[in-house]
Amino acid sequence: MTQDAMAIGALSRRSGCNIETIRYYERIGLLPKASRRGRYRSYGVEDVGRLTFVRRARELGFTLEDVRALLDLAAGGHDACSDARQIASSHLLEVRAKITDLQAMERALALSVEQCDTGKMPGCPMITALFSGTLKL
Amino acid sequence: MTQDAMAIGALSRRSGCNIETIRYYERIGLLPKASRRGRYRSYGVEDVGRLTFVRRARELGFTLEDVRALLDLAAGGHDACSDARQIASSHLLEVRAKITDLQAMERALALSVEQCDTGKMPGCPMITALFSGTLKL
DNA sequence: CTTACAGTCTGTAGCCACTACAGACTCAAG
DNA sequence: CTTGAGTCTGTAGTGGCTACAGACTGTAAG
Repeated sequence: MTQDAMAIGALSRRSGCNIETIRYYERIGLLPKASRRGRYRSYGVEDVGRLTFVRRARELGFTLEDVRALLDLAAGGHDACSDARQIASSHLLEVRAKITDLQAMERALALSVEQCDTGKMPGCPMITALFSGTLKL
Repeated sequence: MTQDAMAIGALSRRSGCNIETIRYYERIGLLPKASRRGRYRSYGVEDVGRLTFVRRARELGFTLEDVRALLDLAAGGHDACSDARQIASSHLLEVRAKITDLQAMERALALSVEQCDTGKMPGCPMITALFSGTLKL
């Protein structure tokens, strides 16, 4: 049963989280304190699952607070879905807002660079635009 | 000539940067040390220009290091354009990469939320997906 | 003149989510 | 016996601010 015990390096490889990050998660209480084999942390398969969950959630841009809540929901089980949906959809709104912001930046930057490329303006269009405020977002 | 002297609060209002941020910029050497009227910092119109430049560049997502370089270029004048273009276009690439990342997140999240909405799956699709890795970016 | 209040000062600590050490230890193979 | 890889704790740094605390200054009203 406890044949699957592994050290932190193995957990790191299997979960795709780096070692320092795993210890960090433990320190802030996102992960439970690992049991020890002597001085060394010892993990089982369930830890790979949990940590992989965390990594995927982080890749989707959830904050650690969100991840904490999602982990609780995943553990609790009952009625978790509507709460999880709530967390995800409010995060989705933020992601969409961020995309919109970045697209505005992208347009402004692309225009500016293009102006520089034509080389038809006196002075640098980029710098002039930043000074004069022609680069509207 | 020095009739336009203003305190930090006025500079803050005119430039759209908040006071703490202005002092922070001075501390890290992004802005030159302000001259003093007694104990109080004193600014002129050229400071409004410079700080507004910084704010706009930040709104376009440039790092403070980039802003520092752009300020130098703006001050130096000679041959500034190709260097400025270089900074801007490499930043543009990063912005585009970030947009692509966020769009992948957006798709994955939207799909997941949609699954939750149908309510046809046993367990929570969101949580299940994070565990099983079906939420590919 | 006094008092109230808005503005400013310095210095420090906190935020997020890690990352990067230093310096000590444990353990197994050659 | 030595060497090397792995692990340990603890601390400090990153970027770009933001948020205080506690002291001081300047001005307008009473």
